[in-house]
Amino acid sequence: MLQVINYFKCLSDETRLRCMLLLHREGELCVCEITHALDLSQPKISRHLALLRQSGLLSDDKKGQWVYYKINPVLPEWVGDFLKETVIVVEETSVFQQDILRLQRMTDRPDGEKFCE
Amino acid sequence: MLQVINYFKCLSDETRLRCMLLLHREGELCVCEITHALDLSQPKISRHLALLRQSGLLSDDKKGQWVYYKINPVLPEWVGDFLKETVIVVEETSVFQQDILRLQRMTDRPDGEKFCE
DNA sequence: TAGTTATATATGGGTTTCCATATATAATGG
DNA sequence: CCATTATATATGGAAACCCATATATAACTA
Repeated sequence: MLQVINYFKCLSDETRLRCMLLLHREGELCVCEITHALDLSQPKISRHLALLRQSGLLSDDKKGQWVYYKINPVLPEWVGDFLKETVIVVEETSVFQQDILRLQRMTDRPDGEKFCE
Repeated sequence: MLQVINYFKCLSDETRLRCMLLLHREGELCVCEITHALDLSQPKISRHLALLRQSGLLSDDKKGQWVYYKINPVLPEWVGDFLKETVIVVEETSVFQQDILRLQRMTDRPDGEKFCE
């Protein structure tokens, strides 16, 4: 019960929900990409990502000077189901669509692939 | 997006989640039944129920001196899906089971049916 | 040095909770 | 019928607490 409540608490903040939905869609993003997509300050993003990581919803992966975040692959199945449901409800909102747009238009995105060889 | 966040916020408080899950299971309960089932103070329950009503998750129905609450029937479908999912995840926790047990063992439960003639 | 990320601190704002009390309805006694 | 009492629910006020944010700075990497 407490676990469920903790997850709901994470998703009930707009910044964190936007991070989760963007990562659910994009798979993996570094902090500066998320900061740019959401158009918010870096410390703010970093703090929320740390919170999501500490509650187990995200996992991080340091690649050079960049830290990449993704949905924690070891999460129980129902969490993914919840996110899928949420995406369906939210994907048409302008907030979410603009996050995606800003990400696509971002120039000089670091290429995570370079570090995966 | 804001609507979704508001619903998550409602469900991210233990007292409110227990109210919602109990009402999802039992259909309709008055304040004193919920207070007894959750073993919490009446003003506390009353405040949380008011909050859930104000956010549209619950609807209330006054029958004599009792006020009966139920899941708002006009909610969008996905909210019910979320609750069903949540019940599946939570129904085996002792907190939830004890709420049900205390409700079943409650003596002198008012009979809502009396007022529906 | 410049770019990326994390963290410490302070602060404002909101939330939860408790206690006391108000309101409304019901039941009882005269 | 009226007055009294009991019960159910809601609410006002205050204290404690939690949370999000901004600013500044540190740590790390290229």
